[in-house]
Amino acid sequence: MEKKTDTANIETKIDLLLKKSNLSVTGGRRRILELFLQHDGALSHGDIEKKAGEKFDRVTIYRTLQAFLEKGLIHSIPTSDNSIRYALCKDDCSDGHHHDDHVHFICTACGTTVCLEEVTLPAIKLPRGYTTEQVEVLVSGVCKSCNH
Amino acid sequence: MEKKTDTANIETKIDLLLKKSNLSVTGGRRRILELFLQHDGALSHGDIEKKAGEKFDRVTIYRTLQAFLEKGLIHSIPTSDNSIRYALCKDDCSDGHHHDDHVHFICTACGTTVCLEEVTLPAIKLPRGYTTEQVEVLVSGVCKSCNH
DNA sequence: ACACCATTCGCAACATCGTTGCAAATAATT
DNA sequence: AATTATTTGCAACGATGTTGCGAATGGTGT
Ligand SMILES: [Mn+2]
Ligand SMILES: [Mn+2]
Ligand SMILES: [Zn+2]
Ligand SMILES: [Zn+2]
Repeated sequence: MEKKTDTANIETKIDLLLKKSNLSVTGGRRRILELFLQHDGALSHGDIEKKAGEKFDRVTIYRTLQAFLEKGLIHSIPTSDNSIRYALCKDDCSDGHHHDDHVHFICTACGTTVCLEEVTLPAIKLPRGYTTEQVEVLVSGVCKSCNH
Repeated sequence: MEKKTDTANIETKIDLLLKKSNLSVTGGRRRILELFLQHDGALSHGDIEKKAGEKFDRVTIYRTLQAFLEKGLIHSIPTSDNSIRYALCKDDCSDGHHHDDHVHFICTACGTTVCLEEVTLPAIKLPRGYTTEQVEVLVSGVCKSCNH
């Protein structure tokens, strides 16, 4: 009676995401993508290294993050402390072309970094002669849960 | 005939700045502060290491930047590429308490980072529950000189 | 000008982070 | 199942940043 669910290859959301991005599905990629899906905050390379119970080589994590970035699965968030964080992209991010028009927030209490998708970027009017390509807004403060 | 200018100890702007910040004036600090004064773009640790003709130890540069930061002589600018840049503060920045309410710009062509003092920070309205402490705005694009 | 003390400097040693080349392992394709 | 393309782990390396400590130097008072 388990034949159907068995053979029908329960393609999890994760596998689908990977295939949709033209990435061959491997153990490491599955696990790292899983971490991003079950954690709504952003993750650094170090975070992943710790949270991934099963040990993957550091290099594999670097390369996986690189691959995810290039395929538009994740985007990077610059921080003041010289440690890049990564967060899942919304569905409409494809191959390097991102639509991350939102603000990033870093909690000074718990340290978590989140994407505030509902806060859109302000228009920045630059002096004559400058051309805008991209705007990054980084707000630090105390997050919802740390404020009780 | 050089007695006067000689003994009168030509206290350069640099020495005054250092003393005003309660920093003893040394060769390294003079040179690094000089670099900041004659370069209007922001400088990274690496930039300073290269530009300072006379060779200072890496550690000295780290410690000098740290001291300048603490005394409010410079402020740091986070970048996407994991390399912190530093820029001179305006005069009203004292001991850790900064008034850097301006936007930072990184040129994708020449790589220079500048403070756009004339562009003030936008107000960012966060969702309920979040408290704002600091806002960083980082704009990338093409700078004035690279646009002809 | 000199001596004293506090601060800073240079060096060595170390830790962390990130990159590259290559051979073995694994995934996709036929 | 065999072939091919991709990914992985390992080792080695470079870059970056930190710390401890003795030597050098700056500030200060005589
Ligand atoms: Mn985001
Ligand atoms: Mn600035
Ligand atoms: Zn928090
Ligand atoms: Zn430029």
